[in-house]
Amino acid sequence: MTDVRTRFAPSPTGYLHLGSARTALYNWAFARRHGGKFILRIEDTDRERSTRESEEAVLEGLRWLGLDWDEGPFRQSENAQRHREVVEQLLAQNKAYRCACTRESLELRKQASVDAGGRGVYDGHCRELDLGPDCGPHTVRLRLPPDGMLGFRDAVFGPSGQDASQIGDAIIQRSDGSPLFHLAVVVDDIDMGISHVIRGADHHPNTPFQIALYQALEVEPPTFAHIPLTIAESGKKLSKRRDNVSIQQFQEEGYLAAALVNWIVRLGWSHGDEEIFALDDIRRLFDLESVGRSAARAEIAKLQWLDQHYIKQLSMNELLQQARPHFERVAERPVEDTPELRKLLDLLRERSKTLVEMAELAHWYLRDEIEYQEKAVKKHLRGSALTVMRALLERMSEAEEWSEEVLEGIFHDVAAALGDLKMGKLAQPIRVAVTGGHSSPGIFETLVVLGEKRTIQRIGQAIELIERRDAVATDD
RNA sequence: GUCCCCAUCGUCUAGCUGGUUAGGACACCGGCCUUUCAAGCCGGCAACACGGGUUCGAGUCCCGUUGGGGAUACCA
Repeated sequence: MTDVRTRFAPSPTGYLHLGSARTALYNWAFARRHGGKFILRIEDTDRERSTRESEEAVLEGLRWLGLDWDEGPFRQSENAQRHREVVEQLLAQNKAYRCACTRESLELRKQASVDAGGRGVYDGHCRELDLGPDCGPHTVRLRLPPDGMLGFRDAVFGPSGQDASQIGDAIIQRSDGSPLFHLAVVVDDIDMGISHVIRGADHHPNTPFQIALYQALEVEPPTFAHIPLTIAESGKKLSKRRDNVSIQQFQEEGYLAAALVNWIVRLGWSHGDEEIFALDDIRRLFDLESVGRSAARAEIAKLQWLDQHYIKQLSMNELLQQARPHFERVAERPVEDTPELRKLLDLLRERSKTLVEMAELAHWYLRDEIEYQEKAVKKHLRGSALTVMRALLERMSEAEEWSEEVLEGIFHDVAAALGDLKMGKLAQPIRVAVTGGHSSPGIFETLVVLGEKRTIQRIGQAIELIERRDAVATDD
């Protein structure tokens, strides 16, 4: 395969869509795998939605995922002149013709055709009229070959195509002189020397018309590869209302780019039994042959598993850097890089599916005021725990060193002194006193991370809480 | 309506040219570990949509049915 050139052609919608991201990834991977070029082209012909900001958001999403491009970003709007020239050329060659049908008459005739059980394609009203440029408001239509298959071999779906009669002479230029999608795409792809068009399967049905355009322009079509659409976990079409479809939102929810990339690459592509694919693996292994043909559901559980996998793999410095913004959001203030924080990060990476979850699990470290969970308090901070808590507090206050070993010694001594108590009898009340909840990393590790001062203060506070509550209870 | 496409565990999938106890991963369930929650380890549940063919033999090939998706714009 010589001179592979792929492209990603998003319309700037203000965010990078999950499905688009996968298309971009496949294009990028294919180009990288074959030592080709990956080109970015913004399809901004819809001027309404196309702002600089929404364009930047799409680029930002690509950068975050780690998908670098070799050329561009180009903007389709920059090629307007060229598009017009091509239409003129087609007109001069009689491969296209002007159509003066009004929208109303078009709609009427289409409806009549459908009612009669037909396809509702353009009926060729102006096809042989040979209308000149002075025919009033008009569009330009491509003159399709009268019959014959507009076929192509799709790299994913295999032999594809439709008979020209099933398609009809579609419009390639609006009455205001602007080009339509099909024309713009084909011309731009030709000009950019695109060798492989890898795009969503929603384009599969309108590829035959584009084949006709390539034929009219006497250019060999590129290889097409239509990748099946991804659908929501519900089994329905991905909807921006119901589903999370924005890459940026996944980022905000605490997912790592590596996890997201791994997740989407496996949605419709596989490599034997392997599940873990970093960008480097993908650029080495990706192939069109192993892309499936059926739509894949995007199940979040798999993403979460992958995310935890990658969180566990991160180096401490990377983890710190990635987790920090989320930690600071919970802390509502800057979070200092300390040995305790690093230790906590290591403890929490085993228990977090996302960085957001990790930050939530760290709330007792990040905030001065802890939130007591009602159930946990009710179960563990009861009168019967007072003896244990007081004994532990006393011994902790005298501790000459604040380490896991020393704390473990204290706990064992107290357990033995109070009648060979089970460790749970001591650990759980302390855990609730110190974190507010009934789950956390190992109790000694938790206390070391929290520090002596805060530990003692919180246990004291919990003891007071129990005493005050029980006093009220006996008053009744 | 009309055209086109798709169809293996709940989910993502393996399954190369027909011969497998239909494999893996996630999820789920159980066990071990254990001061809690996780993680880890071990084990389990679970699929060829249905009906016809072709064949000695079909998840693999053909047809139909059903189900799902897409396309039918002077959107992209």
